[in-house]
Amino acid sequence: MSESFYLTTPIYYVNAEPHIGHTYTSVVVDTMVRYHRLCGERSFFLTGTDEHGEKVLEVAEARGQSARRVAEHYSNLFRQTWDELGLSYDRFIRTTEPGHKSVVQGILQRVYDAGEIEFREYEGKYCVGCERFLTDRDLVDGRCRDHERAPEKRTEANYFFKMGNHFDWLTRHIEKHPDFIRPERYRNEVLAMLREESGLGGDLCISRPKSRLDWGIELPFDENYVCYVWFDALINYLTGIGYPDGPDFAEFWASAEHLIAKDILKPHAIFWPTMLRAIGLEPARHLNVHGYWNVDDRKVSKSLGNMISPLIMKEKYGFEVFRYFLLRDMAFGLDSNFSEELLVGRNNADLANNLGNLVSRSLNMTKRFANGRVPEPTESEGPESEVIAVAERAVAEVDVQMRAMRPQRALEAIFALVDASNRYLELREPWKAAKDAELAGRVDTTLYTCCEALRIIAILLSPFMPQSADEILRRLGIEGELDGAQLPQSASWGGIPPGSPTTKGAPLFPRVDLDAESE
RNA sequence: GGCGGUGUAGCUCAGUCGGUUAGAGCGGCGGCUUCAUAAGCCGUAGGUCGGCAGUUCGAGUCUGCCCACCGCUACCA
Repeated sequence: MSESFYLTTPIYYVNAEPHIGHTYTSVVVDTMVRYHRLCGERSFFLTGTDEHGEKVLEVAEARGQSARRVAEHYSNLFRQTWDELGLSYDRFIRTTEPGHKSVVQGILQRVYDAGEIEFREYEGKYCVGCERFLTDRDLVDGRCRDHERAPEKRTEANYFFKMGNHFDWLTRHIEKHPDFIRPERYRNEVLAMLREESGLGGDLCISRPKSRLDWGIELPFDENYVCYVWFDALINYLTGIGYPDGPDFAEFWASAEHLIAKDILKPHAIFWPTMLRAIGLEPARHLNVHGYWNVDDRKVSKSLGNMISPLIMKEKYGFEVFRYFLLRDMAFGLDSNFSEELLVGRNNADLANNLGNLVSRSLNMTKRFANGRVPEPTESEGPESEVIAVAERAVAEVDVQMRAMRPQRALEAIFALVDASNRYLELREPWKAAKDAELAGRVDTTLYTCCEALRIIAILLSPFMPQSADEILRRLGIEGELDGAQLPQSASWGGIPPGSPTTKGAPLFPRVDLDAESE
């Protein structure tokens, strides 16, 4: 296994507030990075905001503010939200940072010098109302759908990146590395896109004349133009780790992974690898693509007002419950549905009844039958071996699933240990055995086994629900357990010290009654 | 239109290279239990694996056609 791990979120566009989709992306990255840190890998979590382009200008004009101010406002909103949710990013990058500007200009110059950027005129249908060229999709009966007027023919000169030069290489790369784009469904889609793009010539327009748009990074070889969109935005992944000659750049880039939602597949799967190729860098190790969240079975949209603010979810249910739901209910890559009913169902079934209650019953009996201290195990028989086997399987399975970018499967593996522990208690019935003095040793073993299972559960769960994991460990009397912990060794059986003072505490995850709540 | 995807128990989904009685979780139902957050455990659910045809000794699992839904077709996670 590699000793470092670099994972990025997309940089979020600064024309809207963070919603469930942004939150999911960021939470998956946070969880993955926490896991890799727990494995002792040197890890880097990059996120940030994409602040240039037309749409920011539109918002700015509508508000009578400067583009810079609008960008600043939303950028702060994203950063403050992630801070309040406790996401452990290492760097929050903004495309308006001077450092990013010089990296982008350096790369543009290099690609230009290499002859991969071409200047030429093209003719298109320009809508004066929109102040931009229209695509066929924008037209209804030959008229602009927004302004209901026929576009005029206009020519404009722009710079084009000849990414088509690298399509053959990219196709081979994708074929040679079957998991470069994962899950597989998106790989197929990209291969199809490549065939289609090839037919179109494979040029990417990367400039806008300042006369039309001046909110962007100036082209180093032509002061009349700014760099347009993706060329500016994608490069953040390099700037973020110190390209070109920062001390950590080479190490982290060699282990780079991107995580995106499916809507920006094309820029990441086609534009970005070809851009990297043009400057002599390898593509990222993996491009991980997830699906969309629907809310109450409908698409998320501003007009429906169903954006789902993570801060409101935090206030209502606690962020870790929301986070658990997101990670547990979406099969990575597929679309999924969110509703408060589903969230509450997960909370009650998995968190309250299974995990929370296991903590309660285990620690309550440790208090009653073992004076509130983790007892010394005396014997180990079949039932204990079974729990140990499930624990060992969980550690191994979590690793496999996390490295395959399947957080929901990893959680299933952890909860298999929760279930096994609950079953184990039924089998051993310590509440009965405690009444028989001859079975005292067995009660000790039973409670030890439960406490140790909980320790392992908490360690494995810590990337997913860091605060809840800390709380379980605190109640087990081993508060600093995660300091310096490293998987898989730290989760091997037998790590909890007998004699550790336990605390029962209030229900870790209270059940939620939706009916009662709405009254 | 083109390209891609999806359609398996009430719900959400697993089903590896085609092979014995098609699986899991949730919900529902029945029972056991009382340490615990009225939690837990055990047992159940008889689903034409979207439809039709084909390949095969044998198909949810491969091929063709059809139906339904969804996504992409240059800038919303």
